[in-house]
Amino acid sequence: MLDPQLLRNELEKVAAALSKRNMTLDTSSIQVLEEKRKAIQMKTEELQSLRNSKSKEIGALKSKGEDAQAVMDEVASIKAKLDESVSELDEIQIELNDILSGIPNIPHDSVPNGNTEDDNEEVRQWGEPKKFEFEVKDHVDLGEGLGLIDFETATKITGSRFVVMQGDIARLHRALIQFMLNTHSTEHGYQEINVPYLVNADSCKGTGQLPKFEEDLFHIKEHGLYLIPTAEVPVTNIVRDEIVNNDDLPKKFICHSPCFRSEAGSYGKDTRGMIRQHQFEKVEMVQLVKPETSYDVLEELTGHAENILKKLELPYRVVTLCGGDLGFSASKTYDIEVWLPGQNKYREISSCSNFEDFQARRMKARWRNPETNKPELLHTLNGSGLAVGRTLVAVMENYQNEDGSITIPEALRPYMNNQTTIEKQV
RNA sequence: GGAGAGGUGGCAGAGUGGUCGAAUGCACUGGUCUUGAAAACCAGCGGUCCUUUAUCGGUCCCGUGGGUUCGAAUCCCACCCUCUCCGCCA
Repeated sequence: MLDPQLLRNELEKVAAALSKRNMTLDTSSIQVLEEKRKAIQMKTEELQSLRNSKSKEIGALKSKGEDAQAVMDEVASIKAKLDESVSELDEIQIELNDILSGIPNIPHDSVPNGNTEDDNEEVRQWGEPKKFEFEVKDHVDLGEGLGLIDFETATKITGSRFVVMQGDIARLHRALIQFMLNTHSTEHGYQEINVPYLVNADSCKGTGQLPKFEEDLFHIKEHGLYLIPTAEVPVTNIVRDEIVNNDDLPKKFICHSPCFRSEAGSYGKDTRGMIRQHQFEKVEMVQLVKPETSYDVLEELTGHAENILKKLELPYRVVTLCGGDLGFSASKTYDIEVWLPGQNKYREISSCSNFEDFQARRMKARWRNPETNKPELLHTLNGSGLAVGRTLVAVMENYQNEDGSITIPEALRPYMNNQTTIEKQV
């Protein structure tokens, strides 16, 4: 949520900033509502104040044993006006709130203009895509060739966009999780955390998945709960409705979790393989920080994700998302794209974002600034470190051998009993 | 799933219809004292929104949402959560 003050005082500036996202803000209707709100709120509070003081008078009179009927009649007429005023105010506030909660975050100045992912700006590249001396396979052919990845059975058990992994591929998948968690917690200073995978609606509102993107979530209606689309939701909501102590900042969490996404609207997109699934696993970095540090932290956090790819020796590039491609809650996002030989292109494997105070305002997540001694909004950031399924795909495709076996990256061997290759079992 | 108890400020804990945003203690902040610290003493100390350049002022908040009343932390209803006991269970 944007700062309502900003919308009041600098509406035109906000509208201009949002045009970078390729959206137009209906400023005139906001202005009209806002003026109405102001007038009615002032009137309402005046009436409330009057009612309160008169009621106290009644109390004082009665305690002295005097007759209070005249004042009571007076309050009755105030009350009628007040009720009307309150319901009018409620209506306007709901309307304004709906508008406000539907407005995305303002892009940072450094965010490039543009509408689609083609307009994203490459920041850097790392590593060289390997030249293969043979015809490369994608992870589906590799996995099915090894007999260790099985989409058909997953479809039988559940449906499309699910997968069953077995044997050494399942172990490699698990090894990746351990490797990522260990690296972030021991080398990058994150605290490991384990959280619920079902969350309530308030948590989804806090991080911005609700109310606008309900169709992307799996909803357990009987219990009013949602399957998490990312650990960002439960982890960031740890500080919802909290005032964090200055000494406890920054908070840095690393969390492995499954992620569930309905992928509504992506029919026909990435239908082959493990790239886009309804369920996948991810190791997520979350940081809750003081506002003045958040852009430095974004660089740092992106570096932490890159470090995983460097250790796995997987070529990648980093892009800055353009305004049109930026997520709803983010001010600035770097995507990290890993090289996939099977597709002969770079594909997103991590998304690192600074939300500034956008999520914090929705969540009422604050810290006490020792300089002002007042509660102030935190800044929230998160990034994948990394998407495990896609990392598995990248390892398989980049480390494939001509015979269909897969060499295990050095960094993962300690997690695989020092095994060096994955081969077809005979 | 059954039975009972309970949800008040950072924590503990009082408050059962009026001057209660809320006693008291602890914690915290500032000051006095001290070479320094501790102790003692004095003072301050929730959040929200509106208005305002700012102050002043006002609204709302005692789990959440409704209701009763001139007036609700206090009474009524629903829901949520926590604890104890029983049952079931990884």
